[in-house]
Amino acid sequence: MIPVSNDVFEKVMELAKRRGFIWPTSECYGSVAGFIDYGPLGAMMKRRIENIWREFYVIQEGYYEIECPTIAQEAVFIASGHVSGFADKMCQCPHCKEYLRADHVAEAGGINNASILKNEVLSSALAHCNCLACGEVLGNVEVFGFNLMFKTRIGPGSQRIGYLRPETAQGMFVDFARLLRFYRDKLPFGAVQIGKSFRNEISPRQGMIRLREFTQAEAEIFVHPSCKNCHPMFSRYADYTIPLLTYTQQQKCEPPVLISMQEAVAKGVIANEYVAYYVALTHELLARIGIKPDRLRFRQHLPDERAHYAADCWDAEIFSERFGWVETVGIADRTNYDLTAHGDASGTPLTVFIQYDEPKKVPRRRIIPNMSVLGKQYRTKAKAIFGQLANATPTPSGADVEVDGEMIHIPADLFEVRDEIVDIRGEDIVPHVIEPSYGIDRMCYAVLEQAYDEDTAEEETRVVMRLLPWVAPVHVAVFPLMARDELDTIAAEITRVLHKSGILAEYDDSGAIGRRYRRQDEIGTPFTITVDYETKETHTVTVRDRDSMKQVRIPVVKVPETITALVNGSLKFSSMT
RNA sequence: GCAUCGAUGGUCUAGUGGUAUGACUUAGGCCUUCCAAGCCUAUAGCCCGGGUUCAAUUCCCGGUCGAUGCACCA
Repeated sequence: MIPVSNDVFEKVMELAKRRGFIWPTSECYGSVAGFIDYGPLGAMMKRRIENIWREFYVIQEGYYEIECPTIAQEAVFIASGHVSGFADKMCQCPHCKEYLRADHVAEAGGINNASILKNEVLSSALAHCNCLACGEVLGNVEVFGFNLMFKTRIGPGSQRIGYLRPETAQGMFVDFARLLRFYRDKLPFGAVQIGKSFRNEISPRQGMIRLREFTQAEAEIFVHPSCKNCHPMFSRYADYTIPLLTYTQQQKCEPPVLISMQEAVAKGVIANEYVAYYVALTHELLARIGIKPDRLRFRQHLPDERAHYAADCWDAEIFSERFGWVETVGIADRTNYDLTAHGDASGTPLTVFIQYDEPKKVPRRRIIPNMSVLGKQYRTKAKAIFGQLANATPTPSGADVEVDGEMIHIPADLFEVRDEIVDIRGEDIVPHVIEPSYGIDRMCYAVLEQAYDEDTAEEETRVVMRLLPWVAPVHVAVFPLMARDELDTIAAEITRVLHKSGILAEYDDSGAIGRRYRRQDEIGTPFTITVDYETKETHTVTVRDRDSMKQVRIPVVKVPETITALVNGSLKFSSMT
């Protein structure tokens, strides 16, 4: 197998396809751009990466995972702004047939705020603008919205509109009231979700980097607006130092600077402790799945790049040989935008009642009407008067209230004014949301690309996927040196014992031993156990390390615990020799 | 979506208006006491649809997928 191309992307995707990591979807019908299948090894590796993500967010952070439908009713996305905002206004140049962003053309033609104009208005405004591609005057063009959400109908014959979610986040926002109860009405708390999201990309390319259906792992952390600088576990990452590319540095074309999270928050480089905490956590997580630190950077969104409601946003970018810096994780402070929007639209206040340490003593004037007189005198209007009176400003002669547009004077003897001191025990606040959002597919690609390696062994090119042991789909392979003389039955028995320990072990006795090692190297299996003739004498086997190709001999009875320790990282192969 | 180029076993490829070459891989067998050795055998392919033609993998048109450029990219 001599790879012809020097492009790592092509090499790694060819390997991924051939070995069963990633396949084009529904290939027998010709595939569809923007959709991929994860094959047996890819699905396993993806699941391992997702589980590492869970170790961080669910186990370490204590944010439970929920699972919402991938389809939601239209109201959800109207409130979130996706129905109106997740669409591009486009037009087609009648001369060169180029598709253009209509608002961009208009802005270039001197029309301000083009993106908020109605399609028809924008269309006529464009008539005198020049095509950005061919320069011709556009003339009569139609402006149409291209919404990136997949639209569908819910139920037979129903007019009820649904959309495939473009992000998992909305599910966690609309479940806020339930989540708040689950976490016993206290901030901060978080909910996470790993699942599919859908965007009908105009032109998906670049293999698995831009997909129309992709897996997101998102956390929504709900915090008190005035407690964004008091993350309870901030000390964990306070001294964690990573290279940050702030927006001012980007504007000056300066390189990233190494800075600790504590310092970054203190200097205002990162907006608050929460964002800084998850920037650092993300760095640790990505390193854990095998991203090399020198190919990882954190870039702050430029002020005009981030969503209008976001207070701060940082992208974790991974360097790809093929695609350059690829945004893989976004960590945003979404403020109270989402909860306010859904609270307003749904009529369910998405707020938390925060109790004060001490009830506040607040003077209050209550107006208590004498209803028995009021009722007799004003009859059907009495109830409305009662309501209005509570907000009225009484004078010694009485109070004026407005009912159905009519001013009514209520004499002072029909109500009692009582000034009292009341206890205000707390207030309703809308929490702010800190959102780390991970593109799992991009992480998978980056892991594959960075793991791909070729070295020379026995004057042959050896293709090795240097996947970390806890990410590799197959943990260990078990080989009998020869498929005879009981070596095969011993090896099969060892495989069985490993399976009982929850280890994914693959037995293989076909062909020459060297070929079997190469096969496992190519799919990234970190360790190999070989049963040889000495096994029958001494009850020991060799453990071979994929990266060094070195072997050490251990007792058969120690195989499960040794492999378990090697795979979870608590034992290093280099320390066994 | 537009433009240009491309698509032959699992992979890499040769080639052709009369259904196809070689290598590697895979499977079975022989051999083999630790890194893709050797021998025998087998499996497996012209992206899809339409047109021209007696005959299309080959020529033409359309589509799909991929690469590149444009455009797009919460």
